[in-house]
Amino acid sequence: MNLMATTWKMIVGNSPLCSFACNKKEPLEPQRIKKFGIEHLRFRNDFKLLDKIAQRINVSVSGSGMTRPVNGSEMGVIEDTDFELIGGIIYDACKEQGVNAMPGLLCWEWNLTDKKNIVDQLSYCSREGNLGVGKIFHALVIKTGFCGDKIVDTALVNMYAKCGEIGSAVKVFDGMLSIDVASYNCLISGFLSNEMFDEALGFFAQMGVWEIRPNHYTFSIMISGCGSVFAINEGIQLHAHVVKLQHVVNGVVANSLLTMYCKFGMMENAQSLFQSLPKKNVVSWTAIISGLYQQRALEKALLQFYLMRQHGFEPNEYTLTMALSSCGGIKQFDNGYALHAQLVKKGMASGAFVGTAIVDMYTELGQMDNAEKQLQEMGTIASAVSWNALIAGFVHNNNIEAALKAFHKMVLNYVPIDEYTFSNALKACSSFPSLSTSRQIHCWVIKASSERNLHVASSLIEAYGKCGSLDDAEKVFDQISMPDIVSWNCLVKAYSQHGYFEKAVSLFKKMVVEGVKPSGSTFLAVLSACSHCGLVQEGKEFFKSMLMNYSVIPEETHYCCMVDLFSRSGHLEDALDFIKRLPIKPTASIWRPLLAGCRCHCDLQLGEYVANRILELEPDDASVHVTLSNMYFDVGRLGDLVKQRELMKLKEVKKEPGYSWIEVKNKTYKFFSGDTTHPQTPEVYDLLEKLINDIRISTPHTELGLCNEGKLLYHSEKLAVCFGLLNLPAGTPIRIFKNIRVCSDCHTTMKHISKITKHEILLRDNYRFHHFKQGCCSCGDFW
DNA sequence: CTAGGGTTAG
Repeated sequence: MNLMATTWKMIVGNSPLCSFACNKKEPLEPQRIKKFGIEHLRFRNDFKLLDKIAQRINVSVSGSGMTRPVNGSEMGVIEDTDFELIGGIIYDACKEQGVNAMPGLLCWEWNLTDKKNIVDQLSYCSREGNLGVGKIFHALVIKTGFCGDKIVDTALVNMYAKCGEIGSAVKVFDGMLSIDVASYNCLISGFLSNEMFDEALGFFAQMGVWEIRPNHYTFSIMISGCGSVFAINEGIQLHAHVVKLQHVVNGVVANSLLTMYCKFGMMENAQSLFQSLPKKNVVSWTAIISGLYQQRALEKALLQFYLMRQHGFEPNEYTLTMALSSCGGIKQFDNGYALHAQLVKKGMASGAFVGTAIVDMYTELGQMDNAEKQLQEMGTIASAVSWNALIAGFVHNNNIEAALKAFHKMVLNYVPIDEYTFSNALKACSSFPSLSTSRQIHCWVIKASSERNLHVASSLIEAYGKCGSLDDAEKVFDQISMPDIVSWNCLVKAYSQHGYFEKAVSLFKKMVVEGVKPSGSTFLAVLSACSHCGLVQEGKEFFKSMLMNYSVIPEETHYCCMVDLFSRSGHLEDALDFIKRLPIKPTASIWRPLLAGCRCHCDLQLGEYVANRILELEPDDASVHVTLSNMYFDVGRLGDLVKQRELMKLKEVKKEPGYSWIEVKNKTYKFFSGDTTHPQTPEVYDLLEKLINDIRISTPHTELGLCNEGKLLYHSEKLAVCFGLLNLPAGTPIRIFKNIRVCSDCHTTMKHISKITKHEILLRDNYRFHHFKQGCCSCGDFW
């Protein structure tokens, strides 16, 4: 309450809403109402309907005005009317509207002249959003002459407002003879639920003109509206009023304030308000939990959830779902299981929302078996969202094959495919990467007219990029009407990954011209292009301009990229200097490219130094020993080599999710994949050594790259073993070349592979070979 | 006539 207690006086003083009797805002003119895009002609249909009813019961409809007092002659009509017959006709009309099940709504015993009944029916329509039936009842209201009655008219306003026909609501409201706070509330609430905050505020301010005082209903409505549209100033002002008028004691008003602050992300205000509530209920607790959850303060959300239970409040489906998701997000396995168990016990686990949340939790915990099992148990309840969650889970957990299988199964089960599905499936294609599958999905996307979705389009660009089909990627990009930063980044990245430095830069310039501000990812792509093309000077300039010209703060990944840029090009001292000047403490990831550079440029002394820095930070990194042992081999220090090999074998290879499999001579080997810095098991290294004699792999970068750690494996459509792929992003397309000569020293594939036409050739005319020349010239084996 | 609210994608 601190905020309120101290500030409301100040706020109230100059609030435009401060006095309800003072009218600073002009009341809404008809012109203004028209400006909202409101149609006033909707009632025509009702007359038609009314005429239809009238014809059938053979009475004339005398009234033409909608909202005027009932006159004597109309009363006469009512007296003559066979209301049972009208009831029957309404029943038929409802059926014609396709309304079958309206339990308790229409029955013969009703007295249709009973005002309360009609109001009940109208509020039923409001709740259900049933405009068609609502209009029929409006017709009945006119027929029976109830229009003009304040309560009936208010019910009509409410009905139209809730059913989304706000123009008709305004029309009825305007025609009302006397207006009270309830009619205003209905209309304001209608504006807010139709996302017309300004109009709601206008009418709220207008109440004062008629000397109608807003009540606690009004404040609840308005406060909730402020929360939805992020109207912070108005919200705080309303809070001040509420304090002044002592409405806070009302639980509903307090809860709406609480929710509003949660939506604003002002959790401190929300918490203090929450603490001050004398009577908390489930809504109050849910608001706080949901607020924390939305702020991604998952631990706090979970804590709040436990507190809620401690205070004896029974969690419902919603609170349980948020608790579940929180467990997934912060990897709380045990609590996750416990919550799942509770949901099963309560019989909620197979509901669509909760069930999906369970699937999602297990994918976040990396337990894909459980996720799949949960989906199976949901059976036909499983929605597209549930399937999407599963597929996304497989993609995140690097099981691409399973992701595509799940996608296939989803199709077989006639689950409707949506944009999320496309995006996920395409992501799987790019990790594979499989051009043919990407194309198939693209066809599907076109058939479903989903190309306009930015997520889908970006995924397509990425997939084509990863599959090496840059023309397709560009075509997809060109078809986007308003590309956003992500779509731009996808295209820049695609060109960058394939070594098209100039193209990446020209795209970068183009996006700036078109008013899209480059992001961290954009710079990462451009810097990476510089690094792979050996363009040290250009890279340095881009790095400088990041912060200076585009105010993008460099992150660890950018630093890695810069170290890589220096190291690849042999500027090892510059790399070291760069690391030492960093504003952050250098991480292992920042040191690693320098170690690779030392290996490639044969600087053993610096290599040892860097290796020690990495091992200080990540003592279990076996790959450091691999590199060192190779460097000792190069200089003939076999004793040191053996030592490193021993150390390497001693160190446990981390057991992380994300493997690839490779089949060689009917035996399956398991590899870590997806992370180029992951060390493989010693068994894998042995295998790779054997394979090196049979298969040569090339990527767009191997020709340029640092070479021959032989530790990287990518899962392509066929087997792929990569050499020299340090710092290559996961999923970079690779092709397999058989019997290609490589540089005997650094295993760099040689330029003349482009002559081997029967295999797919990745080398392009404008491809740069800076590194290749340096590396292989220095080893003297330049053919 | 009023307050709360969960799951998926670039």
